Amino acid sequence: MAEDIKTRLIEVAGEAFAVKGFDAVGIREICHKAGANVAAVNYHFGDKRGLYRACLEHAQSCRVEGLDRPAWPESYTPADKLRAFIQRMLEEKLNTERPAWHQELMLRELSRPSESCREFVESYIRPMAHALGEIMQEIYPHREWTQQTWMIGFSIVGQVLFYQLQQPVIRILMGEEGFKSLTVDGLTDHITRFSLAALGNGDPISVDLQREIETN
Amino acid sequence: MAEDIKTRLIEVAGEAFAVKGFDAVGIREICHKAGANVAAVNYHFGDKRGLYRACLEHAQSCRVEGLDRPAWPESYTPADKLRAFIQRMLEEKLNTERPAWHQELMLRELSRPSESCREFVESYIRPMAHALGEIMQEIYPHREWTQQTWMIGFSIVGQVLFYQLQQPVIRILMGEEGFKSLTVDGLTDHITRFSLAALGNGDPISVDLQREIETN
DNA sequence: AACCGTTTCAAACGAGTGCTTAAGTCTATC
DNA sequence: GATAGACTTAAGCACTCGTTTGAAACGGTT
Repeated sequence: MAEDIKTRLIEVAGEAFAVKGFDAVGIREICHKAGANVAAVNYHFGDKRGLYRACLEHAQSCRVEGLDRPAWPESYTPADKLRAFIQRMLEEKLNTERPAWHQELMLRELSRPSESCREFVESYIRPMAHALGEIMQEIYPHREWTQQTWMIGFSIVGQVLFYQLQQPVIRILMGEEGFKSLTVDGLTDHITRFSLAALGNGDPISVDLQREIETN
Repeated sequence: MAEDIKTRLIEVAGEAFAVKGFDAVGIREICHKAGANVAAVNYHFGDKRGLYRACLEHAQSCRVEGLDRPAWPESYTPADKLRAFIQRMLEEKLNTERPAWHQELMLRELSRPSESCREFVESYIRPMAHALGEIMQEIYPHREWTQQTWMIGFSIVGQVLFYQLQQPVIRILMGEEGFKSLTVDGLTDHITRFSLAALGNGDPISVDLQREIETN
């Protein structure tokens, strides 16, 4: 555990907020776990909401770099770029090394729009959307950014986010061992192939490809 | 408003729970809006959790029929069935006639697994998955239900759910008027085409198809 | 009318909430 | 060693929480 109380509070509170929600957690519970006094929250963060904001900022500052301004090797084809984009996104969403509450907390904030939601979308989501748009432009040249451009992007991102948002459901549907057999590489492979085929770039999903996925 | 207090409480509480979450709503606030006494909750539902459970059951009982055991016209091709499946799902998720809190409440329950989550998945989600699996079997015959079967299904459902789960984000990204230009028919068209193309059934998404979507 | 179970009511209970306060401890500077 | 500022502490503030209580009101049956 960190040495200074301030970061310890953020770590403990962040996880609690992510799991139980803002209102379901008391500062006494947080401070007890963090080994701090109840007044520490108000001293360091002003009030409970201030602590919550600090947790959110901390979670955002720890996100994976380079999703918005990716630096591709020159040898990459458009398809390679799309694969890399999907892989990075999956890694960010499903990465088990980083504390899970980072993603969960940001998720809560995005699903329940608040004052900081718009700012977060503009600084974090839109650059990603722009990067994906440029990849799509290469795969599938078109003059202007239309409604269809959005929908294609949403179709790709929606596939990725499903595995983050619906994890509990997947776990129950597939069973625990079935869920564990899903790897980032396997999912990247599937989603990339599925999307490229939909865009007419690459072969459609077929039974013949099944071997490669199952060997993961 | 309904005449008897019990249903009035469910309606008021259900909306409040969906918007603000279980812990953020007080029974005094609920009862005031419902024109009931604070003791009514404990009398009719035992305790606050009992009221929450009643809201959830009510929301589930009002869901769209036939998503699990669809009755298709005999003339339907497999592609038609897939389109109908996607359309029904989009309608259920984005239907603005039915109170919005029904979907929102079920969503909260699924993203934050509790004791009733498993039961809900088995009775509600798995039949849907089975129905989709049978459609996929027709489009794309394969011997057994494999990991790939799941992933293809998730790719389709993930596209649909995106528009429910990420509505606030979409609204900000596309702007208000851009968001309003998304119709159930347009989305159905896009997702069906995208998915069929990915499965090698139907033409890939192309610029030429753009006209049809924009005219919605 | 008397009695019944059912339902509604105002009032209050104890526990817990976020937050403040004033006194205390520590560390570094002069 | 005194002083100042940063930080921690225990106690307590006013308040809201979910829940309980006992009485009153209701509608139907005997």
